[in-house]
Amino acid sequence: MANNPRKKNPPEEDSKVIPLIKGRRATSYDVARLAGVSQSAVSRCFKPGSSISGKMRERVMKAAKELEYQPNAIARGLITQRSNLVAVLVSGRLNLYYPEALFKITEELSAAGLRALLFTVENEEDAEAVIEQAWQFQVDGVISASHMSQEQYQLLEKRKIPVVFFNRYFADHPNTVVYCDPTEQVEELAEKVAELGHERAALINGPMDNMVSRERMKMSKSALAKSGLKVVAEVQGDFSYESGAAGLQELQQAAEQPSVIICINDMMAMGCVDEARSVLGLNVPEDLSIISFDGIGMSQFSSYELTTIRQPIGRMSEAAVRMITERVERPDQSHEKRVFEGAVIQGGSIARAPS
Amino acid sequence: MANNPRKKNPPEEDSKVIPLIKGRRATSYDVARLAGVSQSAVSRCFKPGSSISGKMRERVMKAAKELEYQPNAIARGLITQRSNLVAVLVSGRLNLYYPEALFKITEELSAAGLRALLFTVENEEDAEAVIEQAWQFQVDGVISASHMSQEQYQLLEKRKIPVVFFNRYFADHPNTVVYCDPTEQVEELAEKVAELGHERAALINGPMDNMVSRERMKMSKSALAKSGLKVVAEVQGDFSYESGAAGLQELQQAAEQPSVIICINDMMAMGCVDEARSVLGLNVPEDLSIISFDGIGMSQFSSYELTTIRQPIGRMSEAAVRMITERVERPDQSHEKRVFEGAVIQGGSIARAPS
DNA sequence: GTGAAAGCGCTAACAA
DNA sequence: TTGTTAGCGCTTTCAC
Repeated sequence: MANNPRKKNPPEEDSKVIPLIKGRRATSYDVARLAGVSQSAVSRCFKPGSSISGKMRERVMKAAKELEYQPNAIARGLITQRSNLVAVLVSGRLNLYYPEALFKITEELSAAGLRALLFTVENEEDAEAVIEQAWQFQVDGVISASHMSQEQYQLLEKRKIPVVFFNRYFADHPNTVVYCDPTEQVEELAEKVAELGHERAALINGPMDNMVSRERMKMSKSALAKSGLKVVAEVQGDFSYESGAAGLQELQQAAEQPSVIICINDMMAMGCVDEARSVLGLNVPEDLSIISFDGIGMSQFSSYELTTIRQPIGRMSEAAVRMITERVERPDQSHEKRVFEGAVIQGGSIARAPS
Repeated sequence: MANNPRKKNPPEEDSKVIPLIKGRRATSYDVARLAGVSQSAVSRCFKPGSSISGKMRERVMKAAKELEYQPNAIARGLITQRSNLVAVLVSGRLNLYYPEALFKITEELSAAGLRALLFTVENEEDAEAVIEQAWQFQVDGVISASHMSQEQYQLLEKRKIPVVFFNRYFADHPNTVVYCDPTEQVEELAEKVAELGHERAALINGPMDNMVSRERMKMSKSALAKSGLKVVAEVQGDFSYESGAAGLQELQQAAEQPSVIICINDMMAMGCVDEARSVLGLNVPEDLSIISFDGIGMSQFSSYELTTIRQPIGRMSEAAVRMITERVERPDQSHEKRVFEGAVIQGGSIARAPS
């Protein structure tokens, strides 16, 4: 490299000292040379909390501005062993219905001086590859809102990469989690529909390999039982609008017909409502009551106004980012699980049971 | 650093050669030492297309596997001047209604060996900060689906960072763009509503600082004029459901009432439909026809079934990624603009004009 | 085909 | 407070 600006005092002197080679971006050496100080002085100017005189700072900053110098985060990461990168794992399929969390997380990370390296993972092989990628890029941490097997998690743990799970966790393994527990709210709603005279309920479940889905199903069943409702049928969907509609159709086959349906997420509930109204000719909620989970924005559009249980996505995202930064600072800190309550949205999708 | 594994043949010999220091991640030196080869041999094994013997590769790979070695992408980026990072700029506000593109882009980038560094930008200051961040992280390119001023773009250009604009561009400046042009489809629909006997139309516009919004507005007006429809009123929204509903309310004040409304995006159209039905007691499409743009998944839910113009988001995302990789390879290549046609979705939100 | 050595741009320990 | 120096982990000539 003939033009290496690094060599100190080359014999040929200035002839070689080109301030800024065509198109090359300025380095701290360029700034140091222009300001007539050492390179480390430049470095210190860009590190908050370094001891540096006002005069020096001024000189350096002037030169830096002139050369449009910005420290190279990649090089910094190499030496500090901190990339300031956090891998955010989302499932496209799921997050299509739930983008709020992703954007909130990205913003919060940004505010904490971290960048979001986005990965989509749809299945276990994806997760495998994504984890290797994240590892190669030396991410400081992982926020996982997608599928991840226990082996995969343990791999990350072994590699000392902090992981925060968003709305999922491993029950039999210590892990750091932010989670929404709508148990109380389901019970509240189950009691309410019981009071409204409902006796037979059905469930439209989500994918069984999804923890949120399984949990919601479980708590729904026990809440229904507690309030004396009978579960007359149960079908499975995949979180999508279409599968909600299909689920309702499938329920038509049941021996006993439910007067209230619990859908494991809003999107399926919307499919269910639409199918009931436009295909089966039923009125919701007069002929059929529907309850769901999530509280996404759309669920409150006038066409739906679902009675649903909202997750405090904003607070959860905030918590996830706070937890990841904490674990990055202190990796050996003990695990923590932050559980947020849900909140009932009193929509208009439940009513007195038809007689 | 006492345990630096790099020093060749230290006087004290093996005593110092710890295979893998507790918790330290393996480097190419560790692998080289274990395999009994040079460090550069290891490097070559992980660079496709390097000349290396099968025997060597095997030995190295065995050692690498044993140490769970994966090359450090940060260090590689430092030396190769290629971070393999692409900044993806989205507007949370907008993309909340349009997450498909983001996920598709991320996936495509991934397939091309690039990682998405996600940034949300809501306003011009955000853009400023985000561009500096992207620059610090040495991104190889930028895909911008959010606001960016011409000055900001020129800054990136000056810094030789390739930019691909997604659904926006600067008319008076060469730039690389993927874009959807629904002009023909608007004209087709305008003609259709004219045939259906409509004479008075209104517009619910998006934000005026948004190019897509302005373009759609312009082409809608000219299409309406071409088909002989009169624009009786025009109000402004912000792309949101609520603003669509509010827009319809505002239109009620107009001297002449429209029989057809063009909404600049689906989300506002949905707000409009709901407001018409549930507040004004109008039937859509019998009393009021509605046309919109985007063709998002939700627009086809049975409650809405909008007649809208779809953007081929999948193909556009693919194109954007292809274009950014090309520009990263050959930065001096001339600019290109890829324009995709829209496609009319024959929904159920237009009908014969009420008499 | 393989190894030695230089150096990407930065931080941090140390010396002055 | 400032400068000197030694690397972070990798790729890439350049000899052999």
